[in-house]
Amino acid sequence: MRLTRAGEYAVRCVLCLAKKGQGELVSRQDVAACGDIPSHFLAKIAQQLSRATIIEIQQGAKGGYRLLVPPEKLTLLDVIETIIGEIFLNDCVLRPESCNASSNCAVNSVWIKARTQLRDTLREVTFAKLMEDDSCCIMPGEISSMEIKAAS
Amino acid sequence: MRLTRAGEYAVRCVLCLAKKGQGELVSRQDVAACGDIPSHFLAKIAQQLSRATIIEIQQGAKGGYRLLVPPEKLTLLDVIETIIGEIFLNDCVLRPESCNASSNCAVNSVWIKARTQLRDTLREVTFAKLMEDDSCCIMPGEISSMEIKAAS
DNA sequence: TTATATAAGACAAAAAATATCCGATATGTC
DNA sequence: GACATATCGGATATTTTTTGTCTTATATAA
Repeated sequence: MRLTRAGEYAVRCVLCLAKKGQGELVSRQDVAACGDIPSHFLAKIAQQLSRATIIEIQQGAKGGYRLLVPPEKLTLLDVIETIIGEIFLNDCVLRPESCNASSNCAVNSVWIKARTQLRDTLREVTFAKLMEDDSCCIMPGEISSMEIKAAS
Repeated sequence: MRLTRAGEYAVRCVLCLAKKGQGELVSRQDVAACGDIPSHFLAKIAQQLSRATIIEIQQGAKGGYRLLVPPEKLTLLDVIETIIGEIFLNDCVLRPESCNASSNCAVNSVWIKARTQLRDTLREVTFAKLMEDDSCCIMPGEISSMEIKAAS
């Protein structure tokens, strides 16, 4: 009962893009380095985020990703459910036919409550809010400045 | 992000035992039938519940399981975490070293909040409360009456 | 045209979940 | 005590999910 790594990677990816600035193009390599994400795996995740029109992918030389949605309108829930699908917590809620108990069974109603709470909590948090805290990943800006420092 | 089947089975198992009555012996076959649980898989789960002293296993002919803990003192959280381990939701909370961001990162604190909520919700629900609703599994009592009916 | 970077799907490896099997052990019954 | 029954506890097998990589194709900048 935990978030998959793909879900965590997606959050980090979007956070990196958001920190760079909405609409700004960031190369996959930079995002991968910033979020400590295996580069090829990131490609997979980015495709999903792109299909959900959360990010835009620019192909070709000097390609990369850019955030389409304003960070204040994008929630943790949006990003996570894009990757792992709608959160259900227990099987009965998703597929009532998998359980031969009644659909309004007492256990089930606990899970529905827990699920609603969890989704609400994740929906409350926007990426704008997350960005207020610098501690979540190495910022693209920091990488650039490090590179500049190294180059000079 | 969902409960494992083993976790669901454990809940059903305990619920069946609780409905039969605390301290009452119920054969594995009966519990398996009552909760629609693969019998051999149930054996595994029962061993874990037994190690946690939630149930007691009686070996030998006419053996079976009995509930040790009063249903009003046993929560969903107890049973579920016995089987799937402590709930963490995301990896960072369990293993901070797996993430090179700071431990009080904003994303992390959301997960901690969500985790606490979820665990609290599951801790609020006792099996005594769950038993008030008949709809959760075929009751052992029903099976017995069916068997009696079939035998007569 | 060439070099670079991503697309998209196939493929591989690893991990976790689910399920089953078997020799050992315990218990009730004859 | 011998035997039948039922669980133990570990080993093993199967399936599914997750994670990661590779390859060919395509798009873009210079």
